[in-house]
Amino acid sequence: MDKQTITIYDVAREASVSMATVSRVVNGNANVKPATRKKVLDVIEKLDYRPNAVARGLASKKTTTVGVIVPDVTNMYFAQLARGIDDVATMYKYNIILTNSDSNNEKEVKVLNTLLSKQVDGIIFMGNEINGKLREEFKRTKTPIVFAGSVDEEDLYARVNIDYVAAVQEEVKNLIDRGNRRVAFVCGPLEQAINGKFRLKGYKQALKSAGIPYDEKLVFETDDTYKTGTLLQPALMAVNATAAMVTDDELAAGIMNGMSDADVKVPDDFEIITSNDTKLTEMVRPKMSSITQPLYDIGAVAMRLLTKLMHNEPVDEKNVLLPYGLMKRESTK
Amino acid sequence: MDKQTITIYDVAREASVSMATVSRVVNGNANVKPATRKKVLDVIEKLDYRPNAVARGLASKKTTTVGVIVPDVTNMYFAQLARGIDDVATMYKYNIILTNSDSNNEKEVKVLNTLLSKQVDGIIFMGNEINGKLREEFKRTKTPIVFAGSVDEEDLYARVNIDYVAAVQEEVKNLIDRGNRRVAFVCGPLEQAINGKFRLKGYKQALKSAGIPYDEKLVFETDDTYKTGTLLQPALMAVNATAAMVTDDELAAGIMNGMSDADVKVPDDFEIITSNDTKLTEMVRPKMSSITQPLYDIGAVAMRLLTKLMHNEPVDEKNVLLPYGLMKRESTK
DNA sequence: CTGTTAGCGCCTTCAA
DNA sequence: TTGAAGGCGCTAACAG
Repeated sequence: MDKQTITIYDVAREASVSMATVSRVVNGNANVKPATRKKVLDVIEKLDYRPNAVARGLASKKTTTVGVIVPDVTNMYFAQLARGIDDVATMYKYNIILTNSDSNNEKEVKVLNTLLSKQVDGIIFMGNEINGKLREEFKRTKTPIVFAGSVDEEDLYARVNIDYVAAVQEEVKNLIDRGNRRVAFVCGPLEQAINGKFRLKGYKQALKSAGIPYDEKLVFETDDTYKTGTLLQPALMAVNATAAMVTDDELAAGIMNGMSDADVKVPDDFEIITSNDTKLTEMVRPKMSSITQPLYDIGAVAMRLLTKLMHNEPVDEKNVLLPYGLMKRESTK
Repeated sequence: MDKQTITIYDVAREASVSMATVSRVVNGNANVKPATRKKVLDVIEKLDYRPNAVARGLASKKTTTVGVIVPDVTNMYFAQLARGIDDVATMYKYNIILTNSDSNNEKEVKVLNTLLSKQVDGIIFMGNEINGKLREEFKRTKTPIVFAGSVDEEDLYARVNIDYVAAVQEEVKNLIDRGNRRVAFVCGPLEQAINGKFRLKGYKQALKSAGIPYDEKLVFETDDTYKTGTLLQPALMAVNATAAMVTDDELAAGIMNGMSDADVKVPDDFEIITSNDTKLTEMVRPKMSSITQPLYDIGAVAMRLLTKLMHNEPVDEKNVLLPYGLMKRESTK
């Protein structure tokens, strides 16, 4: 069980200095004479001493690890965010404990608690339904939290996103301008504020500006999966939709393939716009037009923000909005 | 900085017992009178006490976290493995520290060391080039390691895979049987044993069985990315290949789309078989025929194996081979 | 510039 | 069944 028996005492003894001195050189403290620093460094090298981060964490109350709660890494959207997070974390000498929540509130609460018990220095949360219990837990902890690609209606937490309302509104407007009077809105759970409050709002605003009445039958609430998308074609046709604004790329790919399989031509007979601009948009045929968001950057900026919070540096704006774009590919006319 | 000030002492005092007793109930030790157990539990609840995992880790030399080294979570193949790992880890009350190595040896060594310094109880490694330095580090540590979806030529470490040689051989044989005399082998870095030693071997064996001479010009060593795939069409045509066995799904999708864009019909004019059976195979058009491997399970089984190693349970077979299959979809005739 | 001395919060014998 | 006491390996004052 002794994975690593050489402690700071061993190198102290071997170098004929006190452990405090060893600690100093290990931590890059300036107050060490170059000569003794070298001596210590040599012994460290010779003994292959590796500081025990756990002990260090207990003594310093800092673990240099942050918790990352994500619905599902298997979804490219989150995978790309996670990658941005990890890269910046590494840059700042942090590691991430990655946990999948399936957007399940119980799991989120549970996992949050185990992360806190592990004394993570900060948390990055992805998921958009901050219900009572979870919000309570968030409020109780003093550990810094930032949301990545996740909105916070209450405006309490630091977060980085794009302007979902504006982006959806623009895209839907374009769809309408191109002659589509019946544009479907296909989204993930409406309970999630990002869908129910933000994106839906953009959708409604676009309709309103165009003087088109809002028709609930054109709103399809789904579970954001590819499979579900493939099954949607009949329903979409049934309500005479000629285009769809979709909130997830895998879901959109499913819809598109479902259309193609039913011989509905995209984009000629049906236009599709998706929302996340993951690499998937380029891999399918036709390539999917999408709202573009800097996925990697959202993660990276979120992590950067978290480092500031953890180091008690001032942050000028809690609600970071990164620029979005509209990328026309082949699923729209 | 006092994220959480209630310690085991607080609940001990409040419950009028010793901290040792509190420790016992927290750890489910049987030697506690039911009455005092309840008393303690009540106080824990009341004070909202949460054991400090770091302190616990220092005292017990167990952190209940494992390190996971992966080339890139952004690649669906690894994302799906990672998901399997996390689910089983959670099941056994472990968390995972996820790190991206980009298959870069320096990063791998570095990250391995920080994981060890953080006293992870075990490590799951993905990546297929175990070079000198990395192998050395692996050998030095007593921390259990298992490879997931990664081969080990030296047969030293526990690992879970499929039989790459046989799978590739079968698929290439099918390709040949269907009349393809010039089958390209498009793979990731040949330095990686999984490509250079295993898959290539299967490819060669299939050729040999069919009495077709091995032609080096038909072997395309790439970086496993979609983009690279899209660029390969001219080169593939130049060597008169009529089919390709590809070792990565994103890469294969790129090749396929590159073909389509150049008006080469898949599968009529060019057949493609890929290797990982990620969800991507179903999302592209035509859907890609693939060797099927139980991705999630490879991760899950690897993690399960690791728990055994960590708990010093016996493992009957270090080299676990999960069953593979051949899924004919639309990219082959 | 360097050493001494307390802890950090918990687990784990050893006694009682 | 319970308590006392000694670490786990390191950081962080505080002296000197």
